[in-house]
Order: sequence, then structure tokens, then C-alpha cells
Amino acid sequence: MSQITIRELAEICGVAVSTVSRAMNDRSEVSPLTRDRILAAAAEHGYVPNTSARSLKISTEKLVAAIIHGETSPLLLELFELLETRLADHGYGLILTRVPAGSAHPETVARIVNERKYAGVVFLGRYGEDDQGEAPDLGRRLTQIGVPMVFCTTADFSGGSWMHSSVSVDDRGGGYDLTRRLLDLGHRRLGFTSGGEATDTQHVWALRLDGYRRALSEARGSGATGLVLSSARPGASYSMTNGYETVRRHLAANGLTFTALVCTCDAVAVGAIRALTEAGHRVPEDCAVTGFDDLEIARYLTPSLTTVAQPLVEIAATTARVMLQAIEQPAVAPEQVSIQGRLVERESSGPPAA
Amino acid sequence: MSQITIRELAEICGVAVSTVSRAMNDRSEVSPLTRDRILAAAAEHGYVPNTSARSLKISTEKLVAAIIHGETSPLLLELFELLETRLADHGYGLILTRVPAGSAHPETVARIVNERKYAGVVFLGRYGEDDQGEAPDLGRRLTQIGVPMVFCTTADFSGGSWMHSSVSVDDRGGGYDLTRRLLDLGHRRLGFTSGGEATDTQHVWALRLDGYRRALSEARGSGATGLVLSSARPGASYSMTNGYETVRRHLAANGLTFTALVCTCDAVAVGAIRALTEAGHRVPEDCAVTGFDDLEIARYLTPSLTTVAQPLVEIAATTARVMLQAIEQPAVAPEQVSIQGRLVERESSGPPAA
DNA sequence: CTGAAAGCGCTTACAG
DNA sequence: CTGAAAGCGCTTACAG
Repeated sequence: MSQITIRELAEICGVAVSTVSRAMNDRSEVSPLTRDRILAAAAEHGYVPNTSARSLKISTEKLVAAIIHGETSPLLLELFELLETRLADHGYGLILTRVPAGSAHPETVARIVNERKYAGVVFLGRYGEDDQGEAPDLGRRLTQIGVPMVFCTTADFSGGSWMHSSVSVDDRGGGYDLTRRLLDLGHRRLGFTSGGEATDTQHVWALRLDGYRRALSEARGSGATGLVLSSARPGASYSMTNGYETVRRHLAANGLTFTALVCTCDAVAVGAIRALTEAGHRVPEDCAVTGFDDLEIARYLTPSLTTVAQPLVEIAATTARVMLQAIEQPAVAPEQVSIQGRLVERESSGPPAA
Repeated sequence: MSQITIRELAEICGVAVSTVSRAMNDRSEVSPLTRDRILAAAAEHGYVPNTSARSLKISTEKLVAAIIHGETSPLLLELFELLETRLADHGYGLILTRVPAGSAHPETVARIVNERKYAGVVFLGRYGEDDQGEAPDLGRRLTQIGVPMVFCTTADFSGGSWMHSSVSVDDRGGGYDLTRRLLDLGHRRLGFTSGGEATDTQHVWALRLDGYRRALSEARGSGATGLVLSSARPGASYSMTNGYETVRRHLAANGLTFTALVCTCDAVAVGAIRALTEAGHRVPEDCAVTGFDDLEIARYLTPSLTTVAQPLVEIAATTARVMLQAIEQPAVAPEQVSIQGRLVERESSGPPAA
């Protein structure tokens, strides 16, 4: 049994297709009786309107496209769910599309937007290929697509000219807070697990690194030094495996040359702790370790992770607000929102051993 | 700049819309010269065909719908990616749709299928509400939608009559293997972290529990006993939090009444280990713990987790095969495939203390 | 309140 | 190889 069409349902009910359409869309110009009759028949025969046909007619649907480029993460998924709920409050649906690594072109976005009459698009996480650097003209070409866009959890990556809105945690501030706290605890030799090339200045890890450097430069007088461990796997920057490999290599080559390690994120911290433990170093006694994100694992790992909690609820709420505003008042200038994260101290950090 | 239509592009090129259509779809009946000219113009003007219009005409697209009900997990996402690749090899696309908990009705699936002319649907993880039990008539009503369906990672949940195909790891076998191994190591007092109500006999955790019980009953002569810890949070069965709460409560009420704990999955094991550690018990010396799935965390946790690795590549490949077969030969009977997982022994298990 | 008709942007027989 | 035309299943002015 395949789907029944509006015409067939109209015949069954003995009305015109236009009447069925009005009943299904809950328009006011239908008499309650016919409406109920039609709805009942629709339920009985399993009629559901064809979205393609609907999309073709409607000038713009109350629908937003969420685009995740490359690997997904628990964080982005939670954000998706929060955002979905927020937008639903305003009658908007959110449709998730994954774009495989290697195909983050403007055309891909154009194709997605063209599938249905999306009112806007939210990028969950970074959009753009690593090898195309800052993609100077990505932003402009995205703008040409003609629907409002907001970058969620990253800055607008489109060449630094900020043509689109963005909402994210204050990555620089988080990196600063963690580093500052470690310095206050008395650490003088710190390390940071880099996430890629030094040229990727707009990456989330690079912003956190920026905060790390700022805190260190403020503490210059104290004799504090800050090392940057180069990433073992550029392509998998935020994984446990990358954290493990990065730290293992460093320890094998140089030994433990720091008393505190600021990691790019919680997953990297998990890998880093494992590498330290395997090399016989105790966390936090021999080396304090911090994460970023406050994933579920941060609470249940032993030692539990000192980290910066992403304000996911606020990020989702702000993203929804910015998106809806852009849809309703397209003339408004893009805004760059950065929300402060919360430092959570747990077992993985403490003062250096005497 | 909004999207250009096929008619506008046809005018630009000075050809008929039908010619443009043929060029865009790479049909053989177009001369290479006009085709190249049209493709160039399409690229220049950013033309991308409207998917809704296309969907409306085509009888069936080379597209499969992937449906995830309720919370997603790293496992399901990895499976999605593997499956996407497999289907792409055969020219099929895979579109992910999340169905929020509380709306897993047959109508929801009908609505999704109706959006585009999907050739089939794959359920990633369980489909159906917890409170509707086995949903006796879900299977039949899904069948009415008229496209082939396969359940991936769970059995066909539609009332036990197996109207649809399914592909999953051998959950019973995995539960059996883990339990059997613990018994062989000398454990005699075992525990299992339940994931919900005893009536949910088709849930993944219930199948693993089944394996646990079978191994125990085989070892009846040895004096081995098997406890079942009731789940702290029925709604979040597979989370770290649930593992933590479940074990914490049990320890608070009864103390450590087992020397080995078989957990429903890796995430639950992480929570369980934390609860044991906080209560002053050492893993594996005082209590061995096992997981299921072999997530990335299983390798990097300390102690690293003994677990059963999901054969994700084989599951994805088999799901693709079964799906494609069902699309091309709709008459073929549904098949229930179960693939053996691989027992991975790591640090979290060992013989009981003497 | 209801119906007949036009048209959204495509694809695909059917002619030429 | 190319074009003119019908039609996929809807929505929405426009009449009544």
C-alpha cells in the first residue's frame, strides 16, 4: 500500500482538493464539520501530505537547516537537540544534514538549501575544509545563497570579514581561565596540546591556545613558561586518540617537561591522562590536566576532569534568537556573540608537587 | 540572490528546459558540446536543481532514510557514516532523520518517507516508545507504508512477528561470552546492571542479560550466583549517569555483594567503575567490570575496559546488502542477521582476589 | 464556507 | 540530438 494523494482523499470525502488542503493546514475558512470529517478520513487512510509538492508551492517553509561538517560529536548533537526545541517553540523545524569531510563547498550548502524552502541555516561546528585555509571567499559565496546563516560554536570562518552571525563559548576566555588557575595554583612549567597547524588561527583550539598564551604573558614576571605540544594527527584534533598520541610522543622524546597540561578539549584530556598514566606519571600529583567542554565523561573519569563547561543552553537559545531575528529582519547586521564558560574544578588539577 | 530555475538557465543557454534537464542528469541523448555549455552556465550562475520538484516527478529516488529515535550515540553515528559510504558505492544516498522520544509512531515514518521518494528506510537503534511495550501492531502498520525497512543494531521490534529484516551484533552471545569468561576466571558472585523493566524482552540490554543468565545456568554446578541490579533510570538506560546511579544505590544499600559486574554497555561501565572507586573498591582487584561496544573510551579509560567490540563494519555492510536486496527484490522474505562480536580483554577484568 | 484553475520546478514519453 | 507538452501533488488567489 503506497501513499494516498490529496486528490484521492478529496474523492473519498466528496469535496474539492482545495478543501482538503485547507483542512490539513488547519485554515480558518473551513467549517469545523468538514474539517473533522476530512481529518478522520485522512487518519483512516493514512494520508500524509507530500512534502516535496508542498515545498514546491510554499514560498518559504518554517524550517531551518542544521549543517554538521565532518565528524559529529556528542557536544554538537546535544546542541542540535537544544536548538531543535528552541526553534520548535517558535514554530520552526530543524533538519540535520551531515556534510562529509572533503565536500564543504558553498555549492553543497546551496544544494541543501535548495532541497526545501529553508528559511535559514545554522552551521553546527566549523564549515570549510582544512586544506583551503581561511577560504577567503567562502563567506561571500555563502551570502549569495540568499538565506540567513549563523555559525554555532565557532566564529564565522569565512575569511575573517564576519559576514555572518556567530554564537560560541568564549574559547579565549576559557583557555585563559584554566591557565590562570593553574598558574595561581603554583605551576610554572605548563604545556598545551595543539590541535593542528599554527596558521589555523580561527580554529577553536587556536582560540583556546590564545587564552593560554595571554595568561602566560601576564605571568611573565613569575618565571612561568608555556610549551606547545604539536598535534600528532592534524585530521583528528579533538579525539582521545590524538590526545594520547600527542602526549605519548612528547613524553617519549622529552620526558615530563611540565607540571600542568592544558588540553584542547575533554576527549584530548582523556587520551592525555592515559598517556601520562602509562608512562608512570600520576595525575594530578605529577602533572595536572585540564579539559574543555564538560562532557559526561568529565564527571565520571578518575581522576574527574577540571574543565570549562560549555553553556550549551545559552548557546542554543542565543543561536535561535539570532537566527529568528535574521529571518524576520534580514537587514539587521550580523552579530558575533561569545558566551562565557564556567570553570569547573575537579580532581585532575591541583598544586604542583613540592 | 536567490536560486535560478531550470527555465531561466534554459533561456540563458538558448535551449529548451528538457535539454537542460538532460544535461544536468548526464543523460546520453545530449550532445557533449551542449552538455558542457549548459554545465558551465549552471556553474557560473550557481544553478542547482530543485530537489522538491525532482522528487515530485521521479517515481523513486536512489535514496534511503536513516531514522534514529530518541537519543543518538557515538555508536549509531559511526554506523551511519559507514552505512552512508556503503550505500554510496551503489549510488544510493542516505539521509538522517532524528525522531524525538515520544513520537515514534508509524505516521512519523510515513511522513518521513513521504517527504521524498525514498527507496527504503533503515532504523538505527530501536524504534518505538517504551511505554507502548512491544507495540503489537507497529510492524504491520510500518509494512503498510510500502517501502522496505531494516532494523540496524536491534531486532525487529514490531511485536515479535519479524515482518522486517534486522542486522545486529549477537547481543546474547556477547553477554554469554563476557559472563563465561568471568566464570572461567573464577568469579562466583556476579552482577548485571539491568537497563529497564523485565518486560522489555527485546531490548538490547535484555538480550545481553539473557546471555548472562545462560552462562550462569550452564555453570550451575559450580555454585555461581548471578544478581541483577535494577536500573536507576529507566529512561537513560545506556548512560554513564545511569551506570553510576545504579551501582551507587546498590552499594549504599547492600555493599559489594559481587566480585564481577557485567554492564549493559561501555558507558554504563564507566559510571559503574566511578561508583565502585568512590566507594573505595578497586577495579579489577575487588570487582571486575565489563562493558559492551568497545567505544573509544574503552581503550583510554584507566583501567581500560574489557568489552565486546561491535563489528560495525560488518553490520554496516550487511545492512546495506539486505537493504539493497529488499529494494531490488521486494518479494524476498525478511531476514534476521546477527553477527558475532569480539571479546576484548583489557585491564578492568581479572581473577577474583584470593 | 467551497470549488475550479493556475502554477511551483522539474522529468519523461512522444514527436520531429 | 532537441523541443513542446503533460503532469507529479500540492497551495492559493479568485470566484461564487
